[in-house]
Amino acid sequence: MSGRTYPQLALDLQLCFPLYAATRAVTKRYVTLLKGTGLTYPQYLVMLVLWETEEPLSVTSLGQRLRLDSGTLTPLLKRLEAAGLVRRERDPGDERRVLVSLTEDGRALEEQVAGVPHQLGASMGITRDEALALRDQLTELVDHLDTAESA
Amino acid sequence: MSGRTYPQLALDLQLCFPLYAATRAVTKRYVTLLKGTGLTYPQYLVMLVLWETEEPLSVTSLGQRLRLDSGTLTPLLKRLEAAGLVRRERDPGDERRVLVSLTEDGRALEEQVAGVPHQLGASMGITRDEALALRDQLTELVDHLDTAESA
DNA sequence: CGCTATTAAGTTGTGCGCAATATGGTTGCG
DNA sequence: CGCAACCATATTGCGCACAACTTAATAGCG
Repeated sequence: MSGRTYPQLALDLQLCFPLYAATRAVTKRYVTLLKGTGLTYPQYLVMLVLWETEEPLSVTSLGQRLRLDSGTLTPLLKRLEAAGLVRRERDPGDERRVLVSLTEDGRALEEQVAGVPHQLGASMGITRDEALALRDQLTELVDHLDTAESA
Repeated sequence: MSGRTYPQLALDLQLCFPLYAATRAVTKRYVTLLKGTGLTYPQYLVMLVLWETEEPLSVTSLGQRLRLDSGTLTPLLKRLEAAGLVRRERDPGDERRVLVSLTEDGRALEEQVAGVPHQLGASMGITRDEALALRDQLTELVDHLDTAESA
């Protein structure tokens, strides 16, 4: 334990591992909270965006909002379509684009998950203000990592 | 935008999405930083644990440390074995257990990644103290979520 | 108008994560 | 000892993530 050659490699000293573990713990919690909707966590995120805009969105717009590419979104959207929650239609004005829109079932699902954010908040054991502060820190982190990555 | 039915579902208000995005941004950064070692980020975490203990570890111990199960670890460890970084041997004293130990190449790799934590820290644009505070907050978050999940 | 560059989505392949299950080894109880 | 719980690991199946590539459509320039 003492005198290791590279102390900076200690798992417990690093930020990356708790971050990774926290994401997985949150995802696991969502499995429980979303049980009954049939949604996975990434599918829930897509639905959040669609509920928010109430407009048909292209795959690319969805991807920009969620930082996901077509390799992830295409099969995910096909599953949402198979579940009857969204429609996927080529944009008549630009046949390259696929517009994703909510079905009636998809729209109706919003009510069923309205309590999820509160339930998750309660599971995290932090106040709303702490959550918002943490959110801001993580958002900044992402911005910095993006910059570093593109440099 | 204004007057939506369930404002608590707004993506930008939620903690979960930046958390999810931050983990993916960190993982992406690791791809760059670990290029040349042939390691993925989860494989790097396994190596961190092995470098730390310097003792053969069972799959279960590794899993407890990293919160991963055999379904994830078994194939990952086989890839590390194929890369010549670890050995996998049945425990002679208990043939149910598989002991994972470092090869010489595996041990030698530690030096090559010694600079990675510092490089990642620089990419995140936060001070060491901020990183440690964030680490503690996330660790607490995980503890709470575990409690909620098992309740 | 015709051709090239660009863009959008889809496809393929690899590696997680994890639930559910299978397989084989060990323990402990009668 | 025999056998029924229990335990450790492995396997299977599904759904992400994402890089690299393909296909099809559009834009823009000469």
